[in-house]
Amino acid sequence: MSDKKRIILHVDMDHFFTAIEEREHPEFKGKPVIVGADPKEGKGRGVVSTCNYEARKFGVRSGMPISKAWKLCPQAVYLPVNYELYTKVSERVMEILRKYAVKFESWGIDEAFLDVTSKVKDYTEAETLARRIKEEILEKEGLTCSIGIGPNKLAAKIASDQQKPNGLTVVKPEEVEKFLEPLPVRKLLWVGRKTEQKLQAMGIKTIGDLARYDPTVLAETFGLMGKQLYLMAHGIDRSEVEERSEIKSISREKTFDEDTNDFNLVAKTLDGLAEEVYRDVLRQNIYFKTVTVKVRYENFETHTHSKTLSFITNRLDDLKKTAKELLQAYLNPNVKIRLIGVRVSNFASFEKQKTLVEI
DNA sequence: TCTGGGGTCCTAGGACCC
DNA sequence: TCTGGGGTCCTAGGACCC
Repeated sequence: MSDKKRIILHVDMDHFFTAIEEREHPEFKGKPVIVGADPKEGKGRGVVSTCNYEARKFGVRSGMPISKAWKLCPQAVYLPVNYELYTKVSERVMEILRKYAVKFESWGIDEAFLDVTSKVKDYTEAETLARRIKEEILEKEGLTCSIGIGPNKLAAKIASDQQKPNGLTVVKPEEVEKFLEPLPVRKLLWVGRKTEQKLQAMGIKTIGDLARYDPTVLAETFGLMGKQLYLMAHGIDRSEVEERSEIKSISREKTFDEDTNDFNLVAKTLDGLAEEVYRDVLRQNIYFKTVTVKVRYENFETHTHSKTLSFITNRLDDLKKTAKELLQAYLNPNVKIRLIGVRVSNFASFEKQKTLVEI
């Protein structure tokens, strides 16, 4: 389907975690609220997951070390991440959104893309639809969101970020290039810190700079990604709105309160994480072949070590034994460990499992 | 700035097979 | 002793997303 014909919405819930906490605790209204790691009087490890707009006035941002947030705003209400609650609210919000879309794609816990092409006849109607969506979410869940409307996912996503919170931004097909031109490249999907730095070194700061750059050089420098960058800079994105298929991996990891070379503690923690992964494996009726152990040392150097079994399994014993085996390679009495993690992947569907058993 | 936790996708080299 | 081409799987690392 060509870009001209589609109408895509991107819905982004406003400071989702803290908005839910404020809803559950009216006494927080008007106060800075920060959801994330335990600040421990400024000594805590970990980061800010979400903060409300009152906290942002103090310079607090999501992803920031919690110790820094504490320095900027010690008087804030600090809360742990209550995933169970947020997931429940998310499911209800997604259910509301899904009704409005012909094609639907959730994007993390608090965002979604909706293809509404055959539900509306033009952008005016799309805007009306977006307002209805905002009303329904506010009425049913007491939460606000920001919506972007555009001819593709890229334009819609960037548009939803333009006016926050509680915003609505429409970018029509003929306006896309002009809309993107002055924005920093970092706004593009898949342009993170590293790519931004590389582009900066090439003299590319804005999406407009990128659009004017030689596509051949971009392809040489960034491979497949380079071609994608050039197209995105021109507002072209043909990717479909589609529901994510099955899950590809399940993992758990834990950063220790203090870096440690107590190998008993490390092994015990790994066992605990394996048990949590195992619970998920059972719940989802999954068979895995590959086990990966992740270690982060005190200097933040991070390694993964994996093993693919010659058989597929869903047994805790296989998981624990393989993980323990993989861990051995990392135990060095001279270097403390900051984080330990375990992951299973390379899943076989139940059908595949049956076939193999029959053979 | 002293950097969580749960994911996805890409790349590149090497093993192995036909 | 030298040696093609294609395909798939495995492993490790890295960038990115929320």
